[in-house]
Amino acid sequence: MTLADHAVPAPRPVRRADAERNRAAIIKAAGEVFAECGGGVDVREIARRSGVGMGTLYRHFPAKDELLATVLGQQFDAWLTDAHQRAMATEDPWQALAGFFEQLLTTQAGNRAVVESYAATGGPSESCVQRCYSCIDELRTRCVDAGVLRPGVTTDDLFLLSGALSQAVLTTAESNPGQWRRLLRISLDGLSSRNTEPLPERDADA
Amino acid sequence: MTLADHAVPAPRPVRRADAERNRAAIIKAAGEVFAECGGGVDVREIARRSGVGMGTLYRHFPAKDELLATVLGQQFDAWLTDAHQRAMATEDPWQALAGFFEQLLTTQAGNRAVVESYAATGGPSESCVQRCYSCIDELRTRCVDAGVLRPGVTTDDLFLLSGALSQAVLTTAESNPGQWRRLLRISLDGLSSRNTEPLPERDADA
Amino acid sequence: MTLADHAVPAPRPVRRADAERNRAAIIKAAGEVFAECGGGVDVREIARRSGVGMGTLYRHFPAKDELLATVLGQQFDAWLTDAHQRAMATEDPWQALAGFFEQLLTTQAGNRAVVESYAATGGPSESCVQRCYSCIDELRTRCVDAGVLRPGVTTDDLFLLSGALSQAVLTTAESNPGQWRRLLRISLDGLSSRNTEPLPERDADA
Amino acid sequence: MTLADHAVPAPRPVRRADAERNRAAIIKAAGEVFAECGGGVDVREIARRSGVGMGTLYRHFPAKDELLATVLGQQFDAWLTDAHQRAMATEDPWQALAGFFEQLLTTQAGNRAVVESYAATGGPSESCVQRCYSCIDELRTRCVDAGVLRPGVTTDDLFLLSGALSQAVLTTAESNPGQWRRLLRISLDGLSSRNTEPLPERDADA
DNA sequence: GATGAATGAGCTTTCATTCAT
DNA sequence: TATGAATGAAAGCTCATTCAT
Repeated sequence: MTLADHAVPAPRPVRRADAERNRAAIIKAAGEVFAECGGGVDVREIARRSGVGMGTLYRHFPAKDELLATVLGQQFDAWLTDAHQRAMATEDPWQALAGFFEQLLTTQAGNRAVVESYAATGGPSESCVQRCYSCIDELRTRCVDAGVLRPGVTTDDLFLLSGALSQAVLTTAESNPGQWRRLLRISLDGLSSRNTEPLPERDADA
Repeated sequence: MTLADHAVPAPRPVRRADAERNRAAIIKAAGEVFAECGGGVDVREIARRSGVGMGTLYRHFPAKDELLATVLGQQFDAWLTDAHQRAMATEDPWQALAGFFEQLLTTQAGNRAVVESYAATGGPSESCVQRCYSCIDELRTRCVDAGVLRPGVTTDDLFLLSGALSQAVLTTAESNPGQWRRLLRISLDGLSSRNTEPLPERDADA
Repeated sequence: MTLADHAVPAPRPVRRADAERNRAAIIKAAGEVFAECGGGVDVREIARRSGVGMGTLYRHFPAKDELLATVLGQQFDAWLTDAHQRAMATEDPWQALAGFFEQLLTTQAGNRAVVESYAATGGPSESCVQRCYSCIDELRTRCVDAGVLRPGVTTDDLFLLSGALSQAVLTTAESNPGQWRRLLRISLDGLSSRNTEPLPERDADA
Repeated sequence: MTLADHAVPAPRPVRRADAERNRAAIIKAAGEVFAECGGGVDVREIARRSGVGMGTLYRHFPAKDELLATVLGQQFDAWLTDAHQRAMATEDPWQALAGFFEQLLTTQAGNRAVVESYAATGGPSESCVQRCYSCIDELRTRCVDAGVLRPGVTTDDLFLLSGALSQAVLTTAESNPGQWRRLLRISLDGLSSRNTEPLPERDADA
């Protein structure tokens, strides 16, 4: 073990400074570009905005999809962490849930690539979806315990709703940027325990 | 009747049997392909599926966009006509509105290209949107007159909701094809006149 | 022979009326279109202007090149016949030659396809070139006999000159439609017997 | 001088050795191909001959027209610079003018694309035409001052003549490569001050 | 490691020619 | 036989990815 320690003195920090800086620049630029233009943008635009060459970009992310996944995941996780903290800091369960949606739609729904990902793969990535599920589930449980959530509402329902409303945000971003709040209010009202009628079965297809 | 048949010996469908068949085949194939893959598909795929050459396709539709617009418009109009008739035939205003959404989401929301168009241009085309607006407005008015719709809900709200829910349909089409009905129920409940709290102002941005 | 006459009663004039009319319409339209747009035009434009279908066009002319050759040849021959008559009717040999060029440039040089053909194949067709050569040769001989043409000037020279000046007509057709007359005058003056210096050998290449 | 060499250690040709080589190869190949086949050739042929891929070609020249313009302009300018120098180095004004035409027709007139450009746009580009005009004008003025040029001959006339003779060169390039010299001689003789008759007005149209 | 030039398959569109009606 | 719809091989151009420097 001692030998091993000597044999591998500092394998990672060697010249990692620029590499890490580049990687960060790429992720930042890609985040902006994907958010503005969606996943279909030319990779060159990202290289240009991040100030690195194509080779560097592809060294860090061997394929465009990988870059997209990484960036989306990172943005999503950062947001989720923040959103989770805020939600936990909010005492009233209903307010916590409402605030979560509010923040989601304010922050993430303007992101073209994220919204696209809802339709394409259900979300930025499997793990993102999982973490988001956990968070929503926590909020849901609190609401259920407090008796303020409509019976039968599942985490799936809430997650799907977030995607749907995100789409609405994007649709009206330019023509009517505040309209989505009205939809959110309507949805939340439909989610409140005032509504007692059972929801359709989950696998009712016909 | 015999006389009538003689009197109208086919005014102009001369020599167009195969052309019309091809045109129909193109529209049909394009409708399917666009619905499955979105507006980004290779035109060759449409030609292949419709069994015609590229030249035939471009004879009928001089540009891809035109084909897309035509197909979307036609599908949308056909659906809208049907949906409008059904809605008008439904006596209960609320049932008419709910049925309209139900049909929209059953028929149109599985269509990638249509749903894409919501995000990109607000709908398949300006005229489609107008006609849809008129139809929704009619339904809304009936509900308002019957006092079953939440006060302040606009046609814009309902139209935007339809786009958002369409997105949800697409998202869950494979994993959970019936789930959107739950969201629809939630939304409709949020739209009912049971909810009396005013909605946020339309141009509340911050 | 009597039998033969009976066996082939009227093989040609059967339904030849429309066919001939069509053929004439095609040649006329093609003549105009080729003249205006050059040999690169879409065959459809010719079909449209002549009022016949593509099939009819291709029945008469199995390939675009054939149509082009026929039309060019016909136009050229018609013009040449006329020009030849005029030239023959002009007593003064030099005036005959000058008038020939004048008419050529006035009538043929506005024809894009004809001028293109000079560069591409030396002229509309081998036979056209031959006939034109004969005509020019006749004019040249008269001038030589009258002692008004510069010694050593060949028919080739005069033919080539006509192509070169045609190009000039086309070049300035819009910007300066009369300028070519100045070039013609200069060339004719250079061709007059006032100039006695020998011309370079025909196959002097270096 | 040694110091100077050290003082300028290549300001910016960094990392551009191969790119520059490719660019040069493209221009060279395009120059040849355009010259042989005219501006209508398939871009792929140029890529093939220059040994680069389509992408490389389009990286250097974002559109075919741009490539054509660049290549034509470059060829034309290179020739014009050389021709201008030679003309300036020739003491006798008439010899200078004649030599200019001689060189033009020897060097440029075999170039299909250049000759096409005369008919299409009056020359390779506006600036090329301008520079050529200036050069011709200079030669013309010298001849006028020396009293060797026919009165009334304009720069326009000489420029147009150069285009017309270029056409002649192209026409006979294969069948009779030296024939154009005879036309040139005839034209020059028609331009000499021996000819005193006034030329037709410039805008005499009918 | 970083750079950005090079690659080439793939995309939309055109048009000479053929063929079913 | 006339028609014009159908064909499909290019053509111009893009862009994710690789590779020489």
